[in-house]
Amino acid sequence: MSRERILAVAARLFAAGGFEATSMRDIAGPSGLLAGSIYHHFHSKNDLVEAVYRAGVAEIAGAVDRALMSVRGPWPRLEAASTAHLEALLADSVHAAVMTADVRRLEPRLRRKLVGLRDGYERRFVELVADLPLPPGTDRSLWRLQLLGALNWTPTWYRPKGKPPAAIARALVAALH
Amino acid sequence: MSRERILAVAARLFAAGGFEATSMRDIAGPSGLLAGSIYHHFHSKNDLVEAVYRAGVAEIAGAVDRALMSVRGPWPRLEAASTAHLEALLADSVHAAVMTADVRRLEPRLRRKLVGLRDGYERRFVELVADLPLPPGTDRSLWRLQLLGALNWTPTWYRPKGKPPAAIARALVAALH
DNA sequence: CCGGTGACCAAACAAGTGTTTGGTGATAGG
DNA sequence: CCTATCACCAAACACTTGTTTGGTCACCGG
Repeated sequence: MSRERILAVAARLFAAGGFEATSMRDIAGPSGLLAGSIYHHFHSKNDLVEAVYRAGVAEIAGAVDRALMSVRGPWPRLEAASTAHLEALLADSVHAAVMTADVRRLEPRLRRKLVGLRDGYERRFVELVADLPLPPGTDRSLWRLQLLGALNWTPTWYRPKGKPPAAIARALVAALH
Repeated sequence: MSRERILAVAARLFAAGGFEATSMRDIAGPSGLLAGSIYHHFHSKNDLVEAVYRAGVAEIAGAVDRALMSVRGPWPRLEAASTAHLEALLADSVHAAVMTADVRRLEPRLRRKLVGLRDGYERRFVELVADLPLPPGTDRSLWRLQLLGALNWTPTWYRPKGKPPAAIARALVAALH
């Protein structure tokens, strides 16, 4: 199915260059089609953006949930989730990387929808952080944003020749421990 | 001077929407000119991008250096620098916010120049982290990227009604202490 | 008053944008 | 065999992009 090809290509390009800077022709070429043909699968660019983002969230959420299934204990669970999260973000040829694209310039209705999807996913981390034995008085919301910020920023400096994603994720969690 | 106005407007728009998504006409309007008139001050859009970025780096570097002048002790110094860094990023009507814009899609020569400017600025943090008494075996490079990642990610979730920037920066450093 | 310089406008340029339209060929069901 | 449906192409649409060109106005030194 070429719908899947379009989604995969769009995810990679959106993640690398942002939504506005990626044209329908940029997506169509590597998908083996012309720009107009995309409209047989998605009825606007906004529609495509939403579909890609939805696929990305589903993918990363699935990876995290799978990683959490067999792990017990608050710190190991957070570490497992962070590892799955970062591995999904740094794997190309996958949809999840699109979650690092900037959402601010999109039309408000679409932006709100994407932010809602992302927040739904991140609720997993709210619960993981809630289970942590942190010093009393810790702002757990800020603590979670700090961890997710550090994780989500890695694609800007990550180089495949360095530490593997799992080691990075473990170190980031450990530094906050 | 309207060159300054152009720089200020461009910094704000670049920070909010990225380089590619911001057009010369978007910048010219609020600056009180037409698009073509910008070319009397900068001889291409890439040139303008570089000038804005350079102003942003100079500004945030100045703020950090000023904040460091009177502070002694490795942890207080890191906290002071982080606070100045974050306050510069979150203040609008200033140039520094442009440093959060995504640089990946720019032409390679320009991108390398901007990355070089940013790295020059971040050398301050390399030294600050080198002075810290961290547990032996800590990857100080990753530790610094973790802090800067958490700081640089805040513009994506910051809301003026919440904690002020200085309190956020202090909490982020404290959680790593 | 003259000439020149700097800042800007008005208009156009080719190229690229998202999207629409009408048509083409293959494939499958009755 | 006929018809319908699907996936797609080719071409155009109105508009926006960065940039260039030629001209206009204000100001300033001599």
